[in-house]
Amino acid sequence: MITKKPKGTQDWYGENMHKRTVIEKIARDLCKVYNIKEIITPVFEHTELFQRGVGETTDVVQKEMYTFLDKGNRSISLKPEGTAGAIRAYLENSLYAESQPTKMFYVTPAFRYENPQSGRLRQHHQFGVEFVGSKSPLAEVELISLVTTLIKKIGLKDAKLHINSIGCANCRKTYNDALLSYLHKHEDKLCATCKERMQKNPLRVIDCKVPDCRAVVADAPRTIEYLDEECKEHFEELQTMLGELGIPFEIDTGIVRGLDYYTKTVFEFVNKDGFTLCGGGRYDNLVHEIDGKQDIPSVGFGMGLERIIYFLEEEGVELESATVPELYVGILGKEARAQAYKLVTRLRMEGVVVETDYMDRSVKAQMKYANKIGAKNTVVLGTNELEQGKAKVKNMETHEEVELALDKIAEWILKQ
RNA sequence: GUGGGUAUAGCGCAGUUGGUUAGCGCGCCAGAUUGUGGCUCUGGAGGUCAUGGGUUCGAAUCCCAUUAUCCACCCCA
Repeated sequence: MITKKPKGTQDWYGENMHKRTVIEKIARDLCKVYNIKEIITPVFEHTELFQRGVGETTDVVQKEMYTFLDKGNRSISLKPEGTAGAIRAYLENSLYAESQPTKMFYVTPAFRYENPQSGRLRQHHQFGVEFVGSKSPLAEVELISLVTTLIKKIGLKDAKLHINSIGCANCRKTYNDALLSYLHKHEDKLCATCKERMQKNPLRVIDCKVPDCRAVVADAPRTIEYLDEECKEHFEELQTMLGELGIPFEIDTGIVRGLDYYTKTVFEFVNKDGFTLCGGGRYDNLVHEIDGKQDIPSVGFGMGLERIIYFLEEEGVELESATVPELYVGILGKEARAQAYKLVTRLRMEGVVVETDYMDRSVKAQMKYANKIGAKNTVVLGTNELEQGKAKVKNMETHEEVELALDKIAEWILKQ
């Protein structure tokens, strides 16, 4: 048991770790040119933050949070998503007092107690961006543009953008009435959970997957039919801009999203199986929900790193491969060991990726090893080479050998 | 929370109607004349057959339970 990881968790190492590193690097580089700064917030927060922020009625809060009492009897929860913590930090540190907007990105673990399956874990990792302070649809456009570019740079082809508008609190009121009166007419055909949803959050019925419910939902009123003037204009402007930027999208009136804080725009990037790679939207009420005073409009998204990797594998996309040693320094005999290692250190200081022998292997075995780890060049150092101050560096691919002074090796390797 | 599949070496898998000492491929280590890789050949290490119980003269194999894991629903990244 003690050598077993907890259900739904994953160890990051080897190939997978490398993929994650590459993906994060691409994301970070992209954030740099978008001038989005990194933020790291705690892995746990006061439970109340998520209850208020993410929403009391959501599944995430109701049944999926890792909640516990700490030794001071405080209710603490592991973060189930990244937005609430980032916004809390924004408020607590008065970032609103600086010139707005505030653009922040994060890479964070997120914890949800669910039954794991493909692309679903109890601890997963999200790359996310929060764009706080702008009510303009350009904020949505910026994030969508960023994600589109990111997906392209990573090499994914299948991800499609779906957008929808669920309106603001104002439109929601009229809409909920319309939806409820429609649903009541067909209540007998709905599943048990949907009947419950009708009480708590009727909007959720829209994305129920039960066939009978879908049939009912097919003709149900949609949020975009009930938008007020402002929300309608906002959604139209967004579409116009996306069109002008040549970013393809599809309106999917079924997108509702399971976190309560969304208003107006919601969007997703999904693959052909409807698997979500990235989910986000506008949350104009979240700040008020958390701090109780200010109204600061915001947009954000979260993107699952594990899902990106899953998508990459599904599509057979190859990322740039991990670095391999540029030089393997073989050591011949204990007499040569210290001096050889001294050279290894010097080469490394000069920036060469060097590997050497720590296993007291024979030269033959060392060469095999060098080959196996993909070393590009090899050199064997024995007392002869060290005394003469020169050695033969061999290119493992072309088999060519060049005799070089020991202090010229780095220069030679680096200009290869 | 609900439903289904799987569990044999580091990885991928065989293992007959229950029958001696559980195999194969890959990987790992070593060797094939002295200080040089890839190919080939030879040898080696590595397994309480997930765990616990039951049936039987005898269980990797049949039965039950537990655990783990995968997949689907729900929900989400």
